Amino acid sequence: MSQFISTEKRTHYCGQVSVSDDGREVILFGWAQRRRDHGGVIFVDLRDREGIVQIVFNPEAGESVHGEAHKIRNEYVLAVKGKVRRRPEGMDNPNLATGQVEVVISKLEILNESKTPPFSFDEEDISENVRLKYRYLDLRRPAVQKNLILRSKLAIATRQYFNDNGFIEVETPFLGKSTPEGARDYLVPSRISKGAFYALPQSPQIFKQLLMVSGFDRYFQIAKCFRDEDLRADRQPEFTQIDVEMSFITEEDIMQMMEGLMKAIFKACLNRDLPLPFPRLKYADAINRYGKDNPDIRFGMEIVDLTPIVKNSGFKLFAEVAAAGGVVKAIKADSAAALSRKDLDGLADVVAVYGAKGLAWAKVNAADWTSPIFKFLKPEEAAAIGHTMNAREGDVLFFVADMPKVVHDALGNLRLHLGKRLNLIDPDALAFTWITEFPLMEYSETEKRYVSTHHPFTSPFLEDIPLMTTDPGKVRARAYDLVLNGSEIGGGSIRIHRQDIQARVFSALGLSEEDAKGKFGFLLDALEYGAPPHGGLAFGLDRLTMIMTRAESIRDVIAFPKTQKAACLMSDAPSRVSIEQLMELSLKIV
RNA sequence: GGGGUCGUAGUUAAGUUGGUUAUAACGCCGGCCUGUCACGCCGGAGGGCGUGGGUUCAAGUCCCAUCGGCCCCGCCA
Repeated sequence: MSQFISTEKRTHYCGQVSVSDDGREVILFGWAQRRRDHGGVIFVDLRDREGIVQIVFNPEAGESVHGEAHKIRNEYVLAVKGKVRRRPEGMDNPNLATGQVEVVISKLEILNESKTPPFSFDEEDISENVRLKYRYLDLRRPAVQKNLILRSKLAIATRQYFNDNGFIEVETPFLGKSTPEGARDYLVPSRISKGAFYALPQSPQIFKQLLMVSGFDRYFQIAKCFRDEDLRADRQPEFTQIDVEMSFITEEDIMQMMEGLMKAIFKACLNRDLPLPFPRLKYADAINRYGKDNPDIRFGMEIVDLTPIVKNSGFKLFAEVAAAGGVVKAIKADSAAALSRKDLDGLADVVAVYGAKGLAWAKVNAADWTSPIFKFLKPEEAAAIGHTMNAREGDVLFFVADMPKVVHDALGNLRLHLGKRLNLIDPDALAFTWITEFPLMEYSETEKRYVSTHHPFTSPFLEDIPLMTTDPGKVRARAYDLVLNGSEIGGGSIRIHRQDIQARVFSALGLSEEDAKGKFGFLLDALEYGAPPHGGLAFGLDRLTMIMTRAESIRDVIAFPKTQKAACLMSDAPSRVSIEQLMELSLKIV
């Protein structure tokens, strides 16, 4: 065991040494970030999780200390004892939080050596495969540590808030039952029951409802969830939810409680004061105005419906789309004359990925438009469009004509693209919005049936229940999402607490009574034993952390993330297992 | 399942229309240096271009396949 560690205890973190410690003897532990050896005096930047301080080795300290200091290399682990002093006149380093002081070392022990690291710790642009392979070194970098420290604060503030409000934290199982609806399950084979599988939870949804039936009344959990779907910059196969459920409440109670949570979290983590309540937007309005159910309302550029104006247009394409049940909509970029004709034509590629077959644009001049479609429009049409869109000289209009979903996807995403490109987004803004009145279910072309928009336990609006058999797509759900800066950070609903209504929803989803009993029988049973009215919500803790840390990738807020192929480059998971392991589980690779 | 993009010393990158021994910076190693903080100066080592085929007199440069990183569509109740 190290002599040093057994006799000396740390007095300060490196980053905490300050002018007020002038003259004090301190004990520090940390990593050598950089050594500047002048032959005589040697400087080392000593780093720990709280920061960096310069330590100084003078030859006068004696050969044993000074000689040892010569051996120091990058990322050696050091224990030092020394005296803090104000730096000599003119030697302050304004780039360092501790730059007014330094520690003159009298005792040094190299606790461990280090191979030369594969990348330097003050470098920004390291390729991600190298970072992820040496994640434990990547996590030594202050920029990455900062994210995980904020994530920890967020989790602690969450527990604090729910504890203060009478919530009970309950853990639910990881080894559960595979469910038919929703995402693809991660399966875990059972050794004891040959041929049977557990599924890792996509969320603790059913369990938290059962806890309401049990009478816990207010539940929360910071829960790992698993979904075997393809990854994105903001999606990992395992992620964390702040999961909440309450009994004897309405939507209003939940939204108010969650607004309080957001306020508490942002205060604790970023010292930002959120104005409450958050604005609300009905789903249909969000789609019509922003083309998305997770609108970024930090800027305007709302979508305008031009279908009534152009349904008899001289431009045949517009008229034909309108006649075929499609819509023609547009957005307006203010004073976007900076966009060249090449830029404008290039934007067609942006909307093409959403299925739009074209993108018409128009630069508005004093008297006319510069536009490939201007010559096809009747003069009064162009005037009506300009009037409806409040277009002024220098503005640029973008039109998409297609079926509604394509138009909304195309313009919604073009709007975001332009918002970024034209610098319309205030990076400091925190624009929260509740989205309400989602459709209960949507028709799935691939499955040829209605599927739940949220999940099959979401309560419909009572007055819409008659529509369930006649026009299922029109039934509104008592569901709500919370959107922040264009990112869905949470969602939930009032649940069905009556068995008869739950059965009707399963039926509308094409689940036979038998199927429903087989998959969710325990929930249906529970609803028959005095289930209280209840509802809840779950936040994506990772996405929330991303926004708060301004991380561009969800990987930057997860300690050990997976790559896009769902692999861990550090541990090499997933990997093959031995034939013995497979045999024990009665499994065979086909 | 599909589209795009990238892969060259430890790291980050350059590498013309294919053409001698593949560049640079940082890092690394050795030496010198008592106030630096991206310390400085002198010297040195290190890769055959993700992998496998092919075209060619000649391939880091062209073609095919394959592996991997990233972004997106589909998918994600």
